[in-house]
Amino acid sequence: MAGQRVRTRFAPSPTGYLHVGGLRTALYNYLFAKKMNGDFVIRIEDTDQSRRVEDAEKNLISSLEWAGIVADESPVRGGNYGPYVQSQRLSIYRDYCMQLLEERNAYYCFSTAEELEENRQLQLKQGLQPKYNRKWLPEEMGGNMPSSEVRKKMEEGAPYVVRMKVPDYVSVWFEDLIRGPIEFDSATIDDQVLMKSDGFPTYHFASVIDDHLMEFTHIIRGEEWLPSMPKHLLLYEFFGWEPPKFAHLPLLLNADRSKLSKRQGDVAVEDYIRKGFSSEAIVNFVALLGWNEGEGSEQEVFSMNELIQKFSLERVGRAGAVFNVEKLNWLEKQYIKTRPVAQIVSNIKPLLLEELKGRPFEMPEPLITSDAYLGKVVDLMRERVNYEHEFVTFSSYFFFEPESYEPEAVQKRWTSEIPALLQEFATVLESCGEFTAESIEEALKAFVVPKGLKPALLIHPLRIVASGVSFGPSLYHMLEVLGKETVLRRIVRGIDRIGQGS
RNA sequence: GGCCCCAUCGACUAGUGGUUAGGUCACCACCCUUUCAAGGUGGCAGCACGGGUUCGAAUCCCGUUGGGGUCACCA
Repeated sequence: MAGQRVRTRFAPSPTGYLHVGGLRTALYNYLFAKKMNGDFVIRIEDTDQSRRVEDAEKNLISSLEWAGIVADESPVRGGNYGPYVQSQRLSIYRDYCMQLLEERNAYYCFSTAEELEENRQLQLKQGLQPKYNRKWLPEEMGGNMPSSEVRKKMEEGAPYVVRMKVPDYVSVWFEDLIRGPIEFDSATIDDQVLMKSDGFPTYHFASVIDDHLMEFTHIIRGEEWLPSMPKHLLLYEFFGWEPPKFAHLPLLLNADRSKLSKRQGDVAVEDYIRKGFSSEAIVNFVALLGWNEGEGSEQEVFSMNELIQKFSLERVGRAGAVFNVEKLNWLEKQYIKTRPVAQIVSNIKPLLLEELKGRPFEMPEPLITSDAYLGKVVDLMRERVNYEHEFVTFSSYFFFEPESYEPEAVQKRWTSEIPALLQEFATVLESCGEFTAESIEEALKAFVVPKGLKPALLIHPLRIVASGVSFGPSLYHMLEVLGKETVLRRIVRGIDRIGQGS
């Protein structure tokens, strides 16, 4: 075992989209593997055909790759331990099941679902733990069922499942990498179904076999799996396999501290992508939900490479963490503030092109779609925007004429003297040689001061006619970027449309 | 209910016997300022409780309380 190459896995079932909790589990597996120079593997656990969702596998993998989590081995990539889809490994499970049967660590069970349910209700009524009553445990394994009965049912072709025989009164013990020693009493463990009546294995059976055959060294998964550890450990024991190391991650929580679920907000990674969050922010945020660098570190922003470098299971906490979006919002802004201009420009351009198709605009298209122009918009807006798409949607006046003028702003800033003043100032601007922030500022001050007026008197109305809203970047810089022609046009139109004010 | 896990500001957390219990988000105030942001400064706010152990406990032990997970032919 020592010196062995580290191998970890993320093993989702293809029943829907990628859950943010799943993303974190995958991320920790990935970070740990990469940190240790090992392999990260994706395996698809599709042993429940009834819950199979079309395209889920593809979505899962593409969401992970969006986040920058790329597997070394997976159904699409292949590898030396395949197939990586459990439904393609059925014969393997069948063989190992036979072995358990022969060694009397498992037995056939012909109880019907109705029978089981009846039994459950009865036990519940008696105040007992609902547990399989071992009706079909054969005599030679310490039960009451004669083997002739089992044979008879078999010959009839009756549907059956295979259950593991949990030994009585043994205690099962293991050392969790995050939680330390944990002990279970076998008396509380049910005779878990291993093979279902449709010939598919259950999760417990398939994952133990695959985890062994695929030679994973560390199983990093959610805390919800802790209670089924003894079953898994027993299976390793039956087969005489050395179990891998286990690390059970704390849960991601809702605001009320229950297990993170839909109904109380978005849980799908896709939801956050749609809202406009970047993979850097999501990965950064989710990494910090349960892990921290420790040792007095005050770093909050981590790149994937830094995470790989700094990650360790020892620094993973034990208590659940509330998935609180406020900090995610802040992180997103941090990334927008520091992302290279060229990258943002190339990210937002397709969105802008799309917008331009559906809305009338008057500024020259080659200009407003140029990298130079977009770069200026980004510089002006990057500290005022929450998501990249807001460069287009939140500050649309850089591309489209204002459709309306914020009533509160007009009410506050548009006095009866403004139209004439703006009219006059427009002629000043028109004769302006250079149309730069500096020259505009100079011109405005030179215009206003002799009249005994304050710059603000004109600044606000100018902003309103130019952008339609009361907030935004530095007025002078904004006007410079918009350009003389556009600014003059908007002044005239603004005066016309707002009129004498209220 | 049985079993298992967990417990530091509202949230994420640092802290591994001696600290004025630190940082970040959010919130509040002030500064900067043409607006909105960004930024700066300051502030509010926490060791669930009770017993031990110890000269000394957020830190170690036990218990209580609280929260969560899990008890399927789902994963």
